[in-house]
Amino acid sequence: MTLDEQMEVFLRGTAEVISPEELREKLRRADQEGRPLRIKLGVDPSAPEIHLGHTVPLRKLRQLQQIGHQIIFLVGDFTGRIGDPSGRSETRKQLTEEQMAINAKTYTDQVFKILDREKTIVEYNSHWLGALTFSEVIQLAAKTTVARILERDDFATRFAENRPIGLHEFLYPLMQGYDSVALKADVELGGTDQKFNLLMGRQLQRDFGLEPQICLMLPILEGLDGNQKMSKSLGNYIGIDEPPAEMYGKTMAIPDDLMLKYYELVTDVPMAEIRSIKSGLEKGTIHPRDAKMRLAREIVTLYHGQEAALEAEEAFKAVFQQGDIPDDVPEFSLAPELLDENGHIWIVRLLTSLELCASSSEARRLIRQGAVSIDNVKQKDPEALVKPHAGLLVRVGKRRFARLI
RNA sequence: GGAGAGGUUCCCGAGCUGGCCAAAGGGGGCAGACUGUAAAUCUGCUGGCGACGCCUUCGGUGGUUCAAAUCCACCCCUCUCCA
Repeated sequence: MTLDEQMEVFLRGTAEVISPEELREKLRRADQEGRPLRIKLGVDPSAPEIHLGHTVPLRKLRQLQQIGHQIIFLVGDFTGRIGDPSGRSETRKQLTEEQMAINAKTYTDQVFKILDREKTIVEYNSHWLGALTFSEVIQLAAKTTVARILERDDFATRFAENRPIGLHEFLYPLMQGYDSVALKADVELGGTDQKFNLLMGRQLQRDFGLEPQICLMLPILEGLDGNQKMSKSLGNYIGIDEPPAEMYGKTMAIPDDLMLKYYELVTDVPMAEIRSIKSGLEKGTIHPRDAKMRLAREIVTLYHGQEAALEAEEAFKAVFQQGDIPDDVPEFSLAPELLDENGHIWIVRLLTSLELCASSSEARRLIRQGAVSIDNVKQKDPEALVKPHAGLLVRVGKRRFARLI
């Protein structure tokens, strides 16, 4: 593979690279020396479920792995306990060691759905960060200044607004930077929100007499709401372990504006094709709905295979375009003690016991709003009694279903 | 250590001359209409309870009072200024 071809793989889809010239130079020398570049991605397994947002850098890693570079997947089991303040407007709660260990395990299991396990080095930063003595920490802290750290956007904002900043949060960039020192990383990947941390890695590497790493920044993927970064805590995510139908449906729910970005960042659709979809959408020759269905299909295919994707699509069409009931309606049985002497159940009780509503107040509310139907008959009376039978279908809103067995 | 400002329901943020406060307004969320389960828009709901009543909630603990988010005491936490 030529240098130019390699550069193309590295740069495609990136938001910013510091610096492309240095990267080229590194690649040239690595090639000469016949060694791969060491490419680091650090993750905070603060939530154990990987979603499409996480896959953006992971997919990049896989591409780099395929062209022969050494991927180092760093589990921030130590830093994660602090919580990266990047992009946050408030202090994150710290996780316990146990939580972190559990998260880390489920996390790596999922990562290898994308990366090649055989070719990936997995590291845990507690190995070196946990071993630092307090005086070493002090020395590390001495390598930067408060003013420098305060330059960081999220800190600057919080500082300006007189909101609290934990001292431990100040240390976060240093820790992440030190990871790069410990791993002798040639390249570090991260979202654009990681810029400060990535640059800190460069600085520390220099301070420790190492060659500074290249910072490869990828765009941030917005979640279902179309606004905020996809994240578990915001609930606007598509998890890669989710069932096909769920994945498909969630993809269809993203705003149209986001489609092309999704195509580019989380599918394998070639750029040329994405461009033609784009122009089709602009000219009106492609219906946005169809473009989005294709996107949903592509995404489901990646994680569940083509067959599952087509099934999900059929199910989606049936349910939402024709108003049918999904095939996989969760089934429940009613405890006999919920029934009265006539064998009836109070509708509110029915909804809560089927877990379609969180509380009876919510159940009453939804009934009043006309969101509830039983056997396709809209229910308007919160006091109604229902005579249950096998196969009884309860529906709340557009997507919540349950069936009695 | 001293002086001052704050801590309110999922979030932000009113209320704080005591009752009319489950607590304004906005955001978010949910639901309905319209659609392409999108966006935009309009409307409604948004602590719990077999409910026109009752229970728990306004940093924590006690107290005053017929009655406290609102007053008092102590404590915890955040911010600002001074040292």
